[in-house]
Amino acid sequence: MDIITAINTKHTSTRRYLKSDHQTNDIRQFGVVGLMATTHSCAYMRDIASSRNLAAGETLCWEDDPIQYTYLLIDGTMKAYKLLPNGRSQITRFMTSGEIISSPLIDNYSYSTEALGDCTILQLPQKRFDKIMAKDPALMKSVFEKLSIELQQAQKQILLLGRMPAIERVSNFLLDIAKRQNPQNPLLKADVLITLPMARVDIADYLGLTIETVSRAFSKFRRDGLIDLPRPNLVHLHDQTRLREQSRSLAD
Amino acid sequence: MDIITAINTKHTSTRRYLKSDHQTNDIRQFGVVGLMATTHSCAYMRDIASSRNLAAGETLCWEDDPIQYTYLLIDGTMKAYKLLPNGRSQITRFMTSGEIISSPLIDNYSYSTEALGDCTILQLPQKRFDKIMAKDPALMKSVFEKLSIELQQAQKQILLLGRMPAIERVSNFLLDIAKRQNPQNPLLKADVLITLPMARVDIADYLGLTIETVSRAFSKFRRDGLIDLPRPNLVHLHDQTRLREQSRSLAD
DNA sequence: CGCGGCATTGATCCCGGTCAAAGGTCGTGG
DNA sequence: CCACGACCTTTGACCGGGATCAATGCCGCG
Repeated sequence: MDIITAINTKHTSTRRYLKSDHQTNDIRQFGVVGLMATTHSCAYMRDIASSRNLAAGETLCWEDDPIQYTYLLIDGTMKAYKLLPNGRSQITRFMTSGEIISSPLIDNYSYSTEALGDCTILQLPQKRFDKIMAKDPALMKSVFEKLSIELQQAQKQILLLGRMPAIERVSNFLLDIAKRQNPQNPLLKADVLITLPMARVDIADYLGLTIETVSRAFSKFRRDGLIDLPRPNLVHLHDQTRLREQSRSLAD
Repeated sequence: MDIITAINTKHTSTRRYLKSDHQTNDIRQFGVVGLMATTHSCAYMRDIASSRNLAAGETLCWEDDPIQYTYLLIDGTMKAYKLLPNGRSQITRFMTSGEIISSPLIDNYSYSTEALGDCTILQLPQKRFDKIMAKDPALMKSVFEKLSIELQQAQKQILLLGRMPAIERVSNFLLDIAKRQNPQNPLLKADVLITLPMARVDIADYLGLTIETVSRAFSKFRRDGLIDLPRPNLVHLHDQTRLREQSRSLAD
């Protein structure tokens, strides 16, 4: 995606936001990220933002390092993960374009982030961004909303990791990806083709499994006629309904 | 705890918060919950808040139900959990006094909440609370901060559930509880006595294990001289350092 | 005293991890 | 364009941690 387009603010609404009691200000959308902010904030953010390209495999930030920037993912897919001292890793979240990498009001990154393919990001100095938010309730609300959704997804992941067997985890994962890549699709249509931007090891680290178990689950779905695997990272979903049944806990 | 004391706002700071550019307003702490808000917001929240007592085992809200209230837990311990259609449950979080049960800007509860012992809560109509937040950046920031911490803890839980064996999960859990119940304790002091407000089944549902596995882990710690169990819900930690070593992944 | 609910302990089983090998895929360079 | 090699994925054989099933113990309460 063109970075100019990405940074360019887009006027999305003629609705006006009543600032406490002294002034009105247009609310605009900042970039492709879907953050809403006053025209003034948008302009200021454009000023302090710088763009950056990441090669596949490049690390953007490390867990526990002091937070310097808030990042907006403009293009590409990234993973956020935590490491255990013995080298095991757990991916907490995959991020696609439009998502924000931010832990406002916190001092250190709570996870490392790495580009899965080539990525483009915008970076905003964290402290300045915090100050803008403190003065722009609409922006804070917007970030708040994203954080809220992230929390909900984390809770779903907790349920998945704590109480679902391997097969269900994998089918859930496939259906999630399908929904992400076809947001308009009312999840009924059969024959959806999805592209996995991550390797098996990342899927395993996300689902709390091993690559072998993930691979076996894929093979089982293929044997059962639920999916095709023209290539390792290309999945053809034939029967989302039956796949979904796999993911609902077996004997209910 | 006396509900009057709980609701009563406490003037905690003479610091003044510069509202955009027209007016200064004291920032006070609302109740025991640690939310910061303007004097005006505090007064309004006191007006719309109502208190409620919950008996042990009583459910406060159900997953997927439309959100009516934001709750502030004044006293007692509660659990937040999700259910699978086959009846398995996963506790995402235990809440103790001072915590907020809120998913601002979201329409439905993402989990059910139940009192573990007798509890006292404050409830504020969600929509009104949202409106107050929209006009009070300090309050929004305060809630934001709590959500941010909740998210961090969720991420830790994801790591625990995805990548830690049973023994580590349980030792982590005990150390967490110890830290919560002795916030001042610099986690070095040996011989800490903790009270478990929840039954084995809740610990199991929180750690993604079965009650038997939790019980076996407790017994192992007892055999190894790391803890005492004068009663099932009373744990005497003898050697937090060795317990912590158990929780760091085995071969690092 | 006896009952009901919770916790502990033991015996067994099975899902998913580990170890090992073979098969695919893709990039690189001849 | 093909051949090589590195890496990723798949498949198989085996093992072990934790679940399941079952019995016993513990404690509070009627």
